[in-house]
Amino acid sequence: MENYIAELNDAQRAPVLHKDGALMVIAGAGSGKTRVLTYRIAYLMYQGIDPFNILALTFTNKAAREMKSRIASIVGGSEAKNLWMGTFHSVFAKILRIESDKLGYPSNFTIYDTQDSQRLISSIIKEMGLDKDVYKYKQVQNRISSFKNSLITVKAYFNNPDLMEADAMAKRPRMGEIYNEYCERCFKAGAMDFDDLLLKTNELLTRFPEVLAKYQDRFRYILVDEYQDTNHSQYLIVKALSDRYQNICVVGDDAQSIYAFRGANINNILNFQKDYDNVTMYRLEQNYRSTGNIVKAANSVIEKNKSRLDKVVWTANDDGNLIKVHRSETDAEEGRFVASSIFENSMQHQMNHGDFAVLYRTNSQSRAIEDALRRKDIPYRIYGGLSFYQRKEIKDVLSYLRLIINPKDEEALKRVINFPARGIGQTTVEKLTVAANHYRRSIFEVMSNLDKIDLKIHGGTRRKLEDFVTMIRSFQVTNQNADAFQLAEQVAKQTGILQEFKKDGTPEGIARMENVEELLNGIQDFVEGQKELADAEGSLSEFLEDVALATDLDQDTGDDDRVALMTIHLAKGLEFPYVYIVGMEEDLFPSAMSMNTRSELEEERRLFYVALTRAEKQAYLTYTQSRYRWGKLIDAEPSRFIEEIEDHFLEHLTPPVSSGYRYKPMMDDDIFGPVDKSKFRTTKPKQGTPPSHHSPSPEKLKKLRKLRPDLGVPKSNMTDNQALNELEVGVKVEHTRFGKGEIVAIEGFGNDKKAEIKFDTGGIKKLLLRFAKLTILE
DNA sequence: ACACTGTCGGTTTTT
DNA sequence: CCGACAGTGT
Repeated sequence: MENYIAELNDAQRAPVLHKDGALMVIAGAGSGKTRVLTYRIAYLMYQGIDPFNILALTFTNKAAREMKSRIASIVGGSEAKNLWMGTFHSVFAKILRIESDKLGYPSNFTIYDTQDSQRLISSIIKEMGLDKDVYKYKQVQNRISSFKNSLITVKAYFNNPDLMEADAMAKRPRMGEIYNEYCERCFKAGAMDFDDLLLKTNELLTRFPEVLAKYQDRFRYILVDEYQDTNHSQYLIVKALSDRYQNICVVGDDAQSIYAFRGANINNILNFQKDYDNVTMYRLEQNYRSTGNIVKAANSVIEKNKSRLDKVVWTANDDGNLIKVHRSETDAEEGRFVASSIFENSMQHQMNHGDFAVLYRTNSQSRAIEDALRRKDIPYRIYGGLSFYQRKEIKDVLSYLRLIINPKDEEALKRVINFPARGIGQTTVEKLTVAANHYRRSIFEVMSNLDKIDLKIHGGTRRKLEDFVTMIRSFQVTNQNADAFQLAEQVAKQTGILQEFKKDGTPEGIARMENVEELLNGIQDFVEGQKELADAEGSLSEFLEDVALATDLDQDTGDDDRVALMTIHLAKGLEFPYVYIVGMEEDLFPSAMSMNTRSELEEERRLFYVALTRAEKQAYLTYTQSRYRWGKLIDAEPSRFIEEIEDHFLEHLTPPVSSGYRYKPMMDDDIFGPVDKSKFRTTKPKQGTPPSHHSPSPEKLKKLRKLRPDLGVPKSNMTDNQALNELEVGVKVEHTRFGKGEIVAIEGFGNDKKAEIKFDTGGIKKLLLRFAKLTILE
């Protein structure tokens, strides 16, 4: 342990050695924050603190996993196993399952994702007979979510005239009723949405002092990463749990607070010193990640923000290259520039593809970059966007599984009741819903008791409903005796989902079928992993929970060598030698939606700061003069953020165009409540982009595009079969969970290739190589 | 009940 | 350009 401590600099060492009491670590970008957190936990354990008594909350599951394995390598795996470490959502979902009965929820409650919430809200709006153009389901969902994040319950809402007035002003006087109905329906369905996981935890801890005491006593040391991104709900949980021992350590950087839009409250970090007695504050200001130019340029940007904690990030690293700025005509050209630049840099500097990242403000920008990379045969991976688990066909299968576990799950039921088509239509579902609401029962219960209730449903339809119930029941029986994989396979086959996709025969349908098969493989891999663990029961529920809370980033094994494409939000906490920040244009970055208030604009600026500080060696900023948006070519002007960097940190690869933006009217601060943004939007100034003679008109460009149905077809996909091929009988490998072993048999090909591995621990496992996390030991 | 067609509106960012 | 939804025809 002493050796590890010796690796740290003085500023890092102090918070690691600090034992009891409240401490706050303000950590500049790239200053070794994760290291401090890891070593601190390891050191606590080294001093004899039981890992059972330590709770560490991280921002992503991936961060938790990595930190845990790092700690395991310091203090030993068996010790580290008892640590509670994970995201707020996953940790408290687990606790809620244990304590669910106190709140009247089943322990196998479903977790509704955003789409489920939106669908439910959508149908509530419809049932209430409201105008869907006034009550837009996305906006309503957003608003309800922000209530929950601020711990405004339905009751609190109706006790708060300001909120009600704000909604009345926005022509949505019945918001409260929708909110109420939504909560009741979720409860009735045995479902919690993402925000409930935090809200209900708060309810649990306030309403049941003995439960609070239990967890206070259990979590004697609490550590919170990325504290600047906690919302009010999370803040209160941490406050309550740490109240007894006050051994709380928060780590964060106010300059990297980028989640205000989902309720993160920067005041949590700014006011930390007032919230606890005797707070010790530490600052990490030395950046080890980036070149001097990058650090200084980033500083020159963030200085423009008014509200910040005082901190100066510096580096001892060389100045390195200037930040390169590139202008192009269109988004397609921007993509081509990025692709060739990556190609050149990888050749010239012997870099791997994994050393590059392309960062953008919105997911939709990935398309153009993707096209260009594919044409140059540069392997890449897109993070975020719609993840695998959000695809229609996958959600359909998952919905069956959800329904089997929790038949009250209304959204799952509505999804699958007529998929594949079995003659149960809209009208029937509506009748069932009405009856269910009337008898305060779930739809599934109503369906199970058709003989007792007189619904005007045709005999034929009635038979179909009964068949459906029987089928789900039979799956439930299977679930008693079979593992999750066997059940899922049966579901996919017996419901006719696989058949459905197979028979349509289009490339689309085949892709979908393959996706379902991939899901099955994934479940099998999960089951394999679960069998190793002691508490293997309920593995299907656990799989569903994992899926509900998994993010794209979490899937990343990090072992394949590809260019990373992601939003800046997703890139937080990551670092890459080469970083391309694309779409540096007004209205895109900063986003047109975020220029109405000073605090919104400052958040955009922090976002830019985050983007820049991801780069270790070289940062590129690119912008275009016109870009396709909603299928139309629109003019663009360079982002103000480029101008905000002091010019001597920049190298213009193309003659710069003055940004020429005009400051738009801006409100002084946010008001909690809906804002009619249209009032503040002004027409975009045209100056700054003089009509150029040689650039073709938008129409002409569109034609040009059509005339070249794209230089060749997309090349073969780049799964690295090479590594797969190296796996044969006799090869020694290491598995992330099972440890070292030797391959004793191989079967199958390609995606289905499986290996039987005899592990040193004595067990023999059959693993799907496509999913198994193996490294080859020579 | 369901397939097909046209219209409308929308994008920040995510657990 | 995409997806959601309403309207129409079978």
